[in-house]
Amino acid sequence: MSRSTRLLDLIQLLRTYRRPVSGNTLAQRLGVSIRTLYRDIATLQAQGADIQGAPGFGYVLKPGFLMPPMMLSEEEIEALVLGARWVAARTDDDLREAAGNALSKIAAVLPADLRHELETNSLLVPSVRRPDVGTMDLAVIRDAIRQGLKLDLDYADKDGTPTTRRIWPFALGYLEEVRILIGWCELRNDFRHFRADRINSLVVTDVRAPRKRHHLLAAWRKTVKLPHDM
Amino acid sequence: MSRSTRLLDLIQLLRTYRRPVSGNTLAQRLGVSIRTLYRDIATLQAQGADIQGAPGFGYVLKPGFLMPPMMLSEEEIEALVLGARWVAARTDDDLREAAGNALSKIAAVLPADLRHELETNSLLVPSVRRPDVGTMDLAVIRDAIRQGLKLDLDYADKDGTPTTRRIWPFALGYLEEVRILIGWCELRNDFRHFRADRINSLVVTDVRAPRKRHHLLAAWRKTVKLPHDM
DNA sequence: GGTCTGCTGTCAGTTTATGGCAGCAGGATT
DNA sequence: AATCCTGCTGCCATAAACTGACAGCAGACC
Repeated sequence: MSRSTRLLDLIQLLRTYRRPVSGNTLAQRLGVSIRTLYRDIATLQAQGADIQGAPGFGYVLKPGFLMPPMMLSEEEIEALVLGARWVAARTDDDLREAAGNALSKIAAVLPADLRHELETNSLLVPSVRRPDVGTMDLAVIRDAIRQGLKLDLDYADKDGTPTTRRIWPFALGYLEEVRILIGWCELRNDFRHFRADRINSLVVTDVRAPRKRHHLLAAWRKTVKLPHDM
Repeated sequence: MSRSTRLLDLIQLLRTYRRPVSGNTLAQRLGVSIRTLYRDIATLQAQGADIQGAPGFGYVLKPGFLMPPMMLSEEEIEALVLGARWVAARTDDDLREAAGNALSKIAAVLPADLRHELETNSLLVPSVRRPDVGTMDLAVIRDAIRQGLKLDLDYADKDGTPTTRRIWPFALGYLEEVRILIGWCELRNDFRHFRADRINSLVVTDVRAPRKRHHLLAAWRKTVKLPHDM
């Protein structure tokens, strides 16, 4: 048996146990040495499996590694597909791919008739390539936001004057014509938003923002009065 | 990347395609030679994946492969949430509610950390109420499309001239300013599209369209050259 | 016939997997 | 305290596999 099939078998094996299992038991049932089993466990953990092991206990697989079957209504499927299509048509390559992957994963856990509904859905969003939204790699920014890391920004304001500042990013706004990075600006000591197409360059620091992003988001929502509430 | 993770990636990649994909494309996307890809396909087939390949065609993964997909990634969740927010901001009340319900159902099957990711996601879409998209209840149209029922349309063309016609609706296009109903018009005996805000009134008949909507959609895609391909 | 595609064989170089051994650490039991 | 069970890591030599390149065959389509 190849290693890749054994890893799948190991997942299935772990799912059948509710109580902790010793590594020795698992190794025997897979026909492999205890040393190899430890390596397999490490591999699965590296791939996202939430396997908890404790000395004296054994291993338990927390649910959530694999997608469980799901039920959605036809209209909910339509809403998801339409939204995913908008993302695919109007954002960037990374998000487009992520949207496609998400839909296919959801499709895989849907019953057959609903999967067909998802695949033949006929709500369309025209795809327009906009050359003017800038080449800034938003995936980097999204990642910094998720991790709560500060950014060093080289930015040009609306007059073209360049400034350098450190900000705590916490949100991205997808408007029709532009993308806006919203953050706490250490230069101005206030909330500021930055058009992505005016960011000249950007460095992700390894400094963690002291506050969580959703706290900053909540505070920002209160202070800012936009014509479009986001 | 190790082979076992690549095999999982390959399955996910195949899931995202509905049409046949060439082995060359898959090999490139996995960053591996074509020879290795053939071996990977063979390995997956040996493990039970129903991958069909035909000379001159490419590969298709038939649904129902025993292995459920892995959990959604953070970026996939972001894509879904962003899409749902666009739907909530830019469509109608029914779809908005459906999008919210879909997200909460997805949240219910996510492990705690990913659920938190979904709930505190900070990709925003501004909500603008547009008064000019018409008051037509698109939920009725979507339902007719799903069920494959014909519509009797009281429509005003761009000169304002009213016409009455029976159409087979099969798609809805969500453009930025307008929504477009796409159907086969029995009056003109051809594909036609109708701006939702110019539909004066509409009656859902109990006449079933003889062809499936995705067949009509596919035929329409071939014949129509739009500035925005949908 | 030409082209695109799937598919197989072979082979050498490289990488990875494997098991055994030793050792450390944490909790439970005695 | 002592002991046992367990998780976990480092090291190493051997064995297994993976990989890319090349060559070639076959089916479908134009």
